Amino acid sequence: MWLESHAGLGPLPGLFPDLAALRAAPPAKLWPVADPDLRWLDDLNPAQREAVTYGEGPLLVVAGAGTGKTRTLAYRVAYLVAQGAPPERILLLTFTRRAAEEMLSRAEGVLRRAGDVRGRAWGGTFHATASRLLRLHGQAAGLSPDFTVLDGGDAEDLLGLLRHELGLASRDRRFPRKATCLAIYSRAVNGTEDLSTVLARHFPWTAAWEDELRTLFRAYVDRKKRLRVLDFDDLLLYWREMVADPALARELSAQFDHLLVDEYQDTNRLQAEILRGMRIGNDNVTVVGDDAQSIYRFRGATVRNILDFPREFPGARIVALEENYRSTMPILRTANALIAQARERYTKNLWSPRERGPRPLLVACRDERAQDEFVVGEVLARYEAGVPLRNQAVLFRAAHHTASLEVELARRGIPFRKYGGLKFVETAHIKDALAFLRVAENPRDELAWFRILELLDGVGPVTVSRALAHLAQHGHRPEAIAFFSGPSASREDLERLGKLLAELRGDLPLPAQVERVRRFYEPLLTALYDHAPARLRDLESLEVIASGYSSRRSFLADLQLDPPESAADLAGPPHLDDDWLVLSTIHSAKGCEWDAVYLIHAADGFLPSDLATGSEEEIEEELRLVYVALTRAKTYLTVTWPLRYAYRRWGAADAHGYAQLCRFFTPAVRETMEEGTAGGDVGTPSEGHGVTRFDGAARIRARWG
DNA sequence: ACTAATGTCCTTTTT
DNA sequence: GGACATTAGT
Repeated sequence: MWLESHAGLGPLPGLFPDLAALRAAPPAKLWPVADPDLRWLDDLNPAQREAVTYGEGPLLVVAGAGTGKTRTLAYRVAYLVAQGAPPERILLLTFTRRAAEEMLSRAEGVLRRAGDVRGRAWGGTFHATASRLLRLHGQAAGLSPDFTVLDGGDAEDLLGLLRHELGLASRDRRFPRKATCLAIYSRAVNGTEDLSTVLARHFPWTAAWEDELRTLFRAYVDRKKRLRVLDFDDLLLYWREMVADPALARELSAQFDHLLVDEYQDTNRLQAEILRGMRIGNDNVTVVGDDAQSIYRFRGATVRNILDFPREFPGARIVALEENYRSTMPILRTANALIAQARERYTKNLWSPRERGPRPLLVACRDERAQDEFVVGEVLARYEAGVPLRNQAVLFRAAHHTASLEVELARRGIPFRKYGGLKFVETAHIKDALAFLRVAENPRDELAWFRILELLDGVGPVTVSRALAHLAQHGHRPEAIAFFSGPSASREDLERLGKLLAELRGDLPLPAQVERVRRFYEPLLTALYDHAPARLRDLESLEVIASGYSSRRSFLADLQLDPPESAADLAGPPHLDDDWLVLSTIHSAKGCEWDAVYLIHAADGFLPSDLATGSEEEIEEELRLVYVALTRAKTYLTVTWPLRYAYRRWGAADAHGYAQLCRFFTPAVRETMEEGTAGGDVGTPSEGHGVTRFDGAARIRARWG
C-alpha cells in the first residue's frame, strides 16, 4: 500500500485504437419497441436508444456537452431493471452523490410510469461506494470496520502534526506547507506515479525535499493505520487492494450484475484499475464521458481511461451522442470554435436544432468593479424579463474571484448561493461538533481529540499529547478523559466531556446525540468564535440533517464524503421567494446547465490561472475548462473580463496593471461573438479592434426585453 | 505551557 | 489576506 508499490508503471504501453475510427463501426441493430411496457424508449433519439438498450457487455458512450447524457444513463438503468436486473445489483458511479440521486430518481420515474415499482440501485461516488464496500468487506483486507474518514482538512492537519514531530518545520529553507504535502501525496497515489516523478513534473520547487517528503509520507501512512483512519485516497487504495485479491475480487464482482460510470473522462488510473477488478466474470460495464470536458487532471484524471477502455474491455461497443439539446446554435458555434484549438480531441463539433438565439457577448470591463456592476445589471435585467435567478449562474475559475461580486450582491440585496470553495462541513464550528461524534465512533481518532481538547481553556498541543497517552493507558475508552489531570482551568470541562462521551457511547438516538453535543459545545463556541448566532443556527441544521440518519457511522461517512454543497450562512438574505443566483466555480458547474451563464474574469492569469500555465497539458486543461463553462449556457452567454485590475499584493495601495483577454478567445472565436465594453472609457490601445460601447442593462432590455 | 503579536512567503480547481 | 514560523508576554 506504499508509494513504491506503484512506482515505475508510467502510462500504459501499446497502441490505442483511435476513437473516431471505432465510432465508425457498423451500428448495432435497434431493439424494436414493440413491447408496450417499453414505450418510453420513444423519448430517445436513435443514438441514445442504442446506448440505453445495448445488451450485455462493455459499452462506451462518448457524450458531448448537453447531449442528454444524464437522461441516457437514467434510462439505461430503467431499461436494465425492466429487463429483469434486480436494482440492488446495479452499481452507478457518478462524480457526486447528487448526480447519482438525480439519475436514480429519474430511472425510478421512468419505471413508475411503466408501472414497475422496485427497489433502488446502488449509487454514489467512487469514494462513498468505497466506504460502503469497505465497511462490508474491509475486514477481509485487514481493516477494522469502525474506521473513520479524514476529509482534506483533517488529512492536512495530520500531515502538519507529523511535519512538526519530525522536525521538518524549522529548517533554514522552508519545508512545503501541509496543504502542499497533501497535494503531492495525493497526486502520487492517484496517478500511480512514483514520488520523484511527481515532484519533477508537478511540484519542481519541492524537489530538494524528496527524502524528507518520503519520510513524512511513510509516517503519515503508519499513523493513519494506528489511528484507524482513512483519508480519501485510502478509500480508493483499499478498494483497489480488495480487488487485487482474486477471491475478494470475484466476490465483489458477483455482488453486481451491471456497473455504470459517469464522467469517465475524470477518473484516474486507480479508479480504472478498480473498475477492471470489479468485473471478474462478466463485462457488463457502461462508461460515459467526453474527453473535451476532462478537467480533473490535477487530481490524476487521465483521458487515457476513455481511450484505453476498448483495450481494457475488448469487444466494447462505442456510441456517440452528438446532438445537443441544451444550447442554441450561436452558443455552440462559439464553443466549437473555442475547442477547435485543442491539440488532442476525439469528440466532434456539437450541433443543435435550436438554430436561433442571441450571439454570446464578450465584454471588456474597465475594472473589476465595472465587471461586478455590469454582471449584476444583466442579471437583474434578465430577472425582470422573466428569467428566475436560479436559472442564472456566474462562473469563475477560483473561489476567491467572486469576493468583490459577493459584496456587491449583498449590497444590492440579491440572494445568492456559492458552490465550490468552503463548504458547510468545512467550517470550524461544524468540524468541532462532528469531532465529538468521531471520537465516540473511533476513540483512536487523534485528530478529533485534538480538535475537541484544544477548545478547552489552557489546553494546547503539549497537554493534548499527555491526554492521548492517558487515554491509551485506559484502553482508549473516551470517557476516561474525565479523570485526566489537565490544567486546572479545564478540570470542570474535562469531567463534563467525559460524561458527554459516555452518553454518546450509550444507545442514544443520533439526533439526541447531536443535541447533547450542541449543549456541551455552545458555550465554548460563543466564547471562541465570532458570528456565534449564525454558527449556532448551523448546529441546529446539523441536528436536522442528523434526524435523517439512524446510525452515527453512516451519518459521519456521508458528511465527510458528500457534504451539503453550500453553507446556509454564506447565502444572502433568504427572500425573493427562495430564488437565488448561483455562483459557482467552473469545476463545480460540471454537469449543470442554466438559461443564462456569465463567465467572469476571462483574463489571462485568472483564466487560464497563471498557476496552471506551466506546461502544454495544463494549458490544454484550462482550455477545456473554458469549454465546459461556455457549454453550460442554454440561451444567454456572457463573457466578461476586467481590463484593469488592482494589485492585491502587499505594497503600493492603488497600484494597478492591465489585463489581457483570456488567450483562448482568439479572433476566430471572437468572430462568433458580439463585443462590447462596460464601465466607461476603458482605454485599451491593444484590444481596440471591433469594440463598441453600450450601457449593459439598457442593452439587455432592448435585446431580450 | 499557552496565547497574542509580529514578520515572511505564497496565493487553483475536489472526492 | 492567509498560512506558518518565531518571539514576547501572561
